[in-house]
Order: sequence, then C-alpha cells, then structure tokens
Amino acid sequence: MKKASLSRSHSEAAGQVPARPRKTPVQARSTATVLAICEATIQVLLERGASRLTTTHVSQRAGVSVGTLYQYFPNKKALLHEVLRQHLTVITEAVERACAASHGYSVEQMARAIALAFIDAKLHDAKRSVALYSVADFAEGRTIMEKLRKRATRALVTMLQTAPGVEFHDPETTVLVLYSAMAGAARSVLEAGAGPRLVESCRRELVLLAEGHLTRACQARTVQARVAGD
Amino acid sequence: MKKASLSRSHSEAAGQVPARPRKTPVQARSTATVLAICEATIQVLLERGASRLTTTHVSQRAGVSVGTLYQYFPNKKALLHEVLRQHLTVITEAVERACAASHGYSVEQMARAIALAFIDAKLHDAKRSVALYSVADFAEGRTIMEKLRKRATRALVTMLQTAPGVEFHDPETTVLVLYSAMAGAARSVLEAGAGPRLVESCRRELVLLAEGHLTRACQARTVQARVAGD
Amino acid sequence: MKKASLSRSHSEAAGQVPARPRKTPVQARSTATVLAICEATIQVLLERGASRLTTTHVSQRAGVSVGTLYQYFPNKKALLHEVLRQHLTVITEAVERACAASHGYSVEQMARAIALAFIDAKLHDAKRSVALYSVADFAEGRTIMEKLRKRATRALVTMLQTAPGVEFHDPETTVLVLYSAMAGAARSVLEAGAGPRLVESCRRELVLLAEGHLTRACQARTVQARVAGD
Amino acid sequence: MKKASLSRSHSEAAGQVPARPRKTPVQARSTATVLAICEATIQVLLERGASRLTTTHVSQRAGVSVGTLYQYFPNKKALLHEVLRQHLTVITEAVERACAASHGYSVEQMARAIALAFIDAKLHDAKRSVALYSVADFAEGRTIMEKLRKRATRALVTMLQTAPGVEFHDPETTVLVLYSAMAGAARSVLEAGAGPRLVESCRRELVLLAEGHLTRACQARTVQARVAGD
DNA sequence: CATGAATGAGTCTTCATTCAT
DNA sequence: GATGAATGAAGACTCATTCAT
Repeated sequence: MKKASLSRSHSEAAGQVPARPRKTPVQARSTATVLAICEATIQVLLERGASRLTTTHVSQRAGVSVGTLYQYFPNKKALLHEVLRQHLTVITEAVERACAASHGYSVEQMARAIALAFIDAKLHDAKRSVALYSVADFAEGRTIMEKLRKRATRALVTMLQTAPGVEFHDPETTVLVLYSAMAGAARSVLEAGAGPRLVESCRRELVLLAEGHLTRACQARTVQARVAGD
Repeated sequence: MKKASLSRSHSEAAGQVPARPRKTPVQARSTATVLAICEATIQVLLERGASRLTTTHVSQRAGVSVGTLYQYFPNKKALLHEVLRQHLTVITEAVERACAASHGYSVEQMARAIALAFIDAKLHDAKRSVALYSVADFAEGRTIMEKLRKRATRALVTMLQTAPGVEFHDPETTVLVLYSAMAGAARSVLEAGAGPRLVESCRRELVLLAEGHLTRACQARTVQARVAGD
Repeated sequence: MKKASLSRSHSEAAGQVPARPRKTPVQARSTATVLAICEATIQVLLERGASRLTTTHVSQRAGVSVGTLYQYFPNKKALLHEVLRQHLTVITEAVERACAASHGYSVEQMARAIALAFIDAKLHDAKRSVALYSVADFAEGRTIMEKLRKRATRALVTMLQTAPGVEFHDPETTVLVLYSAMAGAARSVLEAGAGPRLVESCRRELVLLAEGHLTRACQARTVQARVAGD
Repeated sequence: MKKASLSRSHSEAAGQVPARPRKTPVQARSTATVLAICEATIQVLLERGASRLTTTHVSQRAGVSVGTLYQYFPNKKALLHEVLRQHLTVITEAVERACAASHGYSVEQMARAIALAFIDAKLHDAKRSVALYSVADFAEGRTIMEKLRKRATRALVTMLQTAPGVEFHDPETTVLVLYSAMAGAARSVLEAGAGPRLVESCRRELVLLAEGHLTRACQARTVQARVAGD
C-alpha cells in the first residue's frame, strides 16, 4: 500500500478515527520518515526559501533518499502543501478554540482573546510560520490559506454575534479585515526576527489593534433590538 | 493582441514632482525599453507567478530580445528588484504625503488619512500589487520591503508626534503593527480579486481599523506635558 | 489481495501435450505464482505498453510483492523474455503441427493449412500477441523471435519439399518471406483491434496470400526429376 | 559542431514546398542543427534501440547541447515522431508514385511495380528503416504508421480499380493485407542485416508474393462488365 | 546596440533492484 | 520464502546567461 496513512495530523487523525488503535511497527517507521521529511522541509525552507528548496536537499536533510521522499509525497508541490496545511491548521484551531471560549463575553474580551490566541499560536510555531511565508506562491498555497482563513473567519463571525448589547454592521468584512490584518502584523514581526522584547511589545500592540478595531466596528444594539432585550 | 493599453500612467500620475528634465533623446529610447520590460514583468508575474517567470517570457512580452533585457538589467534578480522597488516607492510616497498633510490634526483624522492613502494607492496600482506579492521570496524582496517600510514608518511616527493632546506610549511599535496590519488586510482583499462592492466595504473597514487602533494606542497627554488640555 | 481474474487457461488450453507429470505439491504454489506474474505482465503490457511497464506494476497486478517477483525472475528482462518466449512457442508449435499434418499434400492445401494455423493461433492468443509486439525492442526480444522463426521455417521448408509434382527454386527464401509476411499482416489486423467481421475477411485474405505466393514460387518438377509429371 | 553525413532526403522535402525560396542565414543554421539532430537520432536508435535512447545521447551525437535539442523539439516523443514521420513519408510517397504510374496496367504489372517500389524505398533508406522499427511502441508511433498506411492503401485501392478485365471482391482488405505483409517481410529482411545476395533473393520473392496474392484475389470481370470491355 | 541560438548546470521524478524484518 | 520500504543512478526537461553575428 502506498500513501494510505499520509493524512498527517497523525495523532489528531487518530483521535478521530475510532477503531485504529495502534500502528504496526511497519507503519511506525513510515510515520517517523514522514515526520522527518516534513521537519526537514521546514528547515530547508528557513535556510534557502521556497524558491531554492529542492527535493534533494529536503531528503538529504531528512536523512533519507529522494526515492523515499517520493514514496510518501507524489511531488514537491504536495510536500509543500502538506507542510503548509499542517501549520495553518494549528493556527486555525487555536483561533477556533479561542472563539468558542469567548462566546457571550464583551467585545473587548473577545478582541483580546483572539488576538492573543492568534499571535501566541504563531509565536509558538514561529519557525514554521516564517518558513512557510515563502511557500504561498507555490503549489496553490493561496488556495489552502483561503480555505483555512474561511474556517477561522466563520468561527469569528459566530463569536461576534454573541457579543452582548452590540451589533456589527458587516461582521464578515470586519472579521476578514481584522484577521488578515493580524496575519500581516504577525508576519512582519516574525520575519523581522524580533527579539523577545519587541515581540512582547507587538503582542500587546496587536491586542490594542483588535480591541480598537472591534469596538469601533460595532454599535450599541438598535432600538427594536434593545427593546427586545428589555 | 492582449494587454495593449498598458496604463503606464503610474509614475506620471503622481505628477506632483514638478520638473524632471532628465534623459536625452538617446536615453529616451532606452527608457521606453526599460518601461516596456518592467511592464511586461508585471504581466508575466500576473499570468504565471514569480516561480514561473522567465526572462525569455518577459522579453518576448516586452517585444525585445533576451539580450536586450540583459543590456538593462544585470540579471533576473535585479529586474524583479527594480519592479518591486518602483511599486513600493509609489505606495510609500503616497503614505508620506498623507502623513505630511496630516500634521497637527486629530488622531482620528490622521488614522483616516493614512488608511485611505494606503489602500487607495494599493488599489490604484492593484495589478502591480497583486503581481508583486509573489516576488517577496525572491531577490531579497524582503530587504527592499523592509527599507521602504522604514521610510513609511518614520513618516508615520513623525506625524503621530504632532497629534494634539495625546501621546503614544510606543509609537514605533504602534506604527509598525498598524502599517503591516494594513498591508496584510490590503493583500487579502487584492488577492481575493474582490469586486468593487467588497473593495469599498474593506476600504471603510480599514479606516475603522486604523481609527480604532490609533485611538486605543494613545492616551491624553500627561500633566507635565500640558495641563493645557484646556 | 488481488490475484483476481487471471485466466491462466492458456497453456492448459493447448492440451495437446499428453502427460506432463512435473511439479511436486510444493512447486505447485510457485508455479501458480509464476503464472500469475506472467499473466499480470501481459495485462500491464496491454494497459501501459512495454516502455511504461514496471516491475512494481506487474507484481501488484499479480497480487504479490516485488520481492517475490524477483524470487522467480532475476530481472525485468528475464520476465519479458519468458513471456515472449511462451507466446512465440505456442505459435510456432501450431505451425509445426500444421506442417507435419500437411506433408504430401498439394501446395494449395499446404498454403491454406499453414495460413490458417498461423492466424488462428495468433487470434486465439490475441491479447498476448498484441501485448508483446511492444516487447521486441527490449530484452533481446529479436533474438528470441529469430530463434523461433527459424524453428518454424525449418518445418515449413521440410513440408514444402514433400509437395508432389513441384519444386521450389529457393525454398528458404520463399518460406522466410511468406512467414514474415503473414506475421506482418497478422500484426496489423490485431493491433487495429479489428472486429470479428474484418478479422474474418483478413483471415480469408491471408489464405489467398499464402496460396498465391506458394503457387507462384514453385514450378512443375523438371524432367530428370520425375518424368512422372504425366 | 559535427553535423556528419546528413542523408539527403531533405532536399526532396524542400522540392515540395513551393513558396519557400531561401532560408535566411539564421534559419540556415537552425536547419542544419535540426538535420544533425535527426540524423543523430537515427544513429543512436541503431546503436541502442528506442528504449535506451536518451536525449542526452542524441544531442551529444549531434554535437549540440541538450538545450539546443529542446529548442527544436518540445520533447523526446516529438523528436521520435518527426523522424518516424519523415521516414514513413518517403516510403509512402514512393508507393504512391508507383501506383499512379501503374494505372491501367495488368494486375501482374501492378503487383511487381508496387512490390519493387516498396522494397526499394525501404532498402534505400535501410538504416532508417531498421532504426525506426523500435520506435513504434513509443510516442503514438502506431498512430503515425496508421495514418500513412491509410494514405498508401488509398492509392493502392484506386490503382487496383483500374486493372483491366478483372475485379477485386474486397479491395480494401486485399490491399491492407498485402501492404502489411510486404512491410512484415521487409522488416525481417532488414533487421536480419542480410547481405546483398539474400537481399536480392528476397526482393524477387516479394514480387512473387505480390503477384501471387493479387492474381489470386481478383477474378475475371463479371458479364455486364465484360460485355462493355468487349 | 540588438538579436536569439546555444549552452549546460540544475531540478524533478522514476524505477529496477536490494535487504532487513 | 514473502514482504515492501529504501535506495540512488539515470533520464527528461528548464532556464538564466552568454556571445557570435
């Protein structure tokens, strides 16, 4: 069999697939190999950028032969895809968790929660984040980003609608702009390779940005709504 | 033919720079060639992306031979450099002008002015913007972005310090975060190929973001600075 | 596992070879595997052609691992060899039988007998025939073809010499040309994937070709040979 | 550069394209290069067979770089295509000429004319013929062969219908079988690398085959036709 | 100066074959 | 014996860059 168990998120995936208790020794080796390859990809990306990443480099760095790499990924594009998807999934899920946990809170609290969730997820996976900025142009990178951005924005919009006493004129746009703004800011900071001090400043500043934006973008609930609340 | 009407108006469009009496008749020809090459680069970038742009494609599209291209640009990297630099310069100058024009105004007015200046410059040069997003990974693209971001940031900080009655705790960070946030938001909108309606919504939203952020990031000036609140 | 519909009937189908009591129970398993591999080879050949046949494909199709394939065949070349040899042997033996059965008959009857024997053997093994046309270039395919062609032509020449009342000026050449002509015609028909109607026409036409050729290529036996012409 | 012994047939080709007077110096160089590549292809084909022909080999043998090869042929397949097409075109045209020249002659004369035209064309281009037998499996080789066989077949059928006093029951089939039979016979002889003596025998034998086949495959024209002839 | 044919190092990808389990 | 993961040499094809015309 070939790429069966490729769907990375191995651990996660496992968590969702009920009856797949343990991998046989054979699969265990494969899994380790796949992980090594993904990890090597990140490293090569950091050192040389996507435009100068070669499958040979990656496989050497991973300590396997090119042939092995191609046993698990049909082509270079698929490899970059996978690595990008993994990273964005982590970030997206962090944001989703923050959204779920903030339902019903004030707009300020929401803003702070998601800003911190976002930036902290990025910082936690900082190496990956930076490495992958250069991948977007390749391999339909944007398609993946788009898909996961949608997931995140859906969670955000849903959350905003639970904010008490206010309403948003155009929550979709608000959320799209805020999310991509945070992404842009995070990118600058991460790419600049900022030290811990600057990182901390930016983290705080991002909270201000989110709070400022969201409080500006909403208004006290209108009469008929308010009456109803009454 | 396709791309006939190359709106080369950009540089001219600025038009604020009074007299620029350079280039002799001889140079005029060269200049036209260089312009054609730069324009062709943008087009190829849009059609194939940076990772599949070749010097041959560019020269064909520009209607010259590869040899000619190499007469004006030492290598591919320099070409991409130049095109990126041109675009970012236009944006940066628009922001600088907005900053200069907003000295002494209220924070809200500043926010609105620069947000609009930024997004409108991007929208005006939309094709170029989109085309160049894929270039960052190449040719030290980030270096150039960094350099011009610094110029813009300097102008912004200077402006903020003229805001009456308030002061910013850490204007550098505020400005860095705001600027890259706006860039991130603009990128999303442009890459999504949004229609005029969505573009307009985002434009407005970006103003809210800037206003929200800046008003949150400042505080009434402390006593010793000026009790003169009155 | 796969192993599915391997119509291994071929060798058995011939059935003319009376008793061949080889292979112990143990060998039976191996034999089945070898058959499956050969059959899979034909299928892969039909689907992808010799130039895109891989040992992996073959082994998968045969329902065994590559390793097993290499247990029975030292390399890919040997595998193709074997399959080609098998097929040509079947054809050759059919021709040999027809020759043996036609000794002493008239030239026309000989012609008809061998033409039909040849084309019917090809048609019976049609899939294999078609599949193997693409193999000739590989693995010294021509060497094998040459060897078996020699066997067939020997039988043909021997037969011709028993034709009553006539003699052939240069039976070796006659037979070489006729045999390869029939092979060429058969190939066209088979590769064209002709329907039963066209096949039947061609079958008849091939008889005409053989009859015409042989009757033209011989002459009434000369006097000293046998005044008995009368 | 090398450019070795470029077998002429090119000039022929030119002779058919009316309005292309002279190549510019530039094209002249290109043309020479293309010729050298085609010639090198034949040589490599003869030495290593289609399955072991590499574009690197071909370009080296042609005395140019791989890049140059790819400047003129989009891929390996196209190269083989072209060489195959050229050869088959020469053969086909020879047969067409023989057909055109034999209209109205007796069936025997037709048979002899086309058999000789065919075999002599093959012998004249013997190296090419042999080299290209291994190409059929690649690059839709059969498609090209099919196309040109159709052209030849059409000419043959048309010719047969002008034979006086006889008619063919199923001229299409007769012609298909005869043509592919001649091809098969020619192939054997050429691949065997026969010496001039054997070649000459085969040549004569092929005439016998054609004469025998065609005279067998036709019958005296039926009454109403015969009356007319009367 | 312009041209575009030629170059060849560099990439991706395949696949026959081996060998540890 | 069977397995199939791993290997890595080999081959198709690309493209930045040069240079003779």
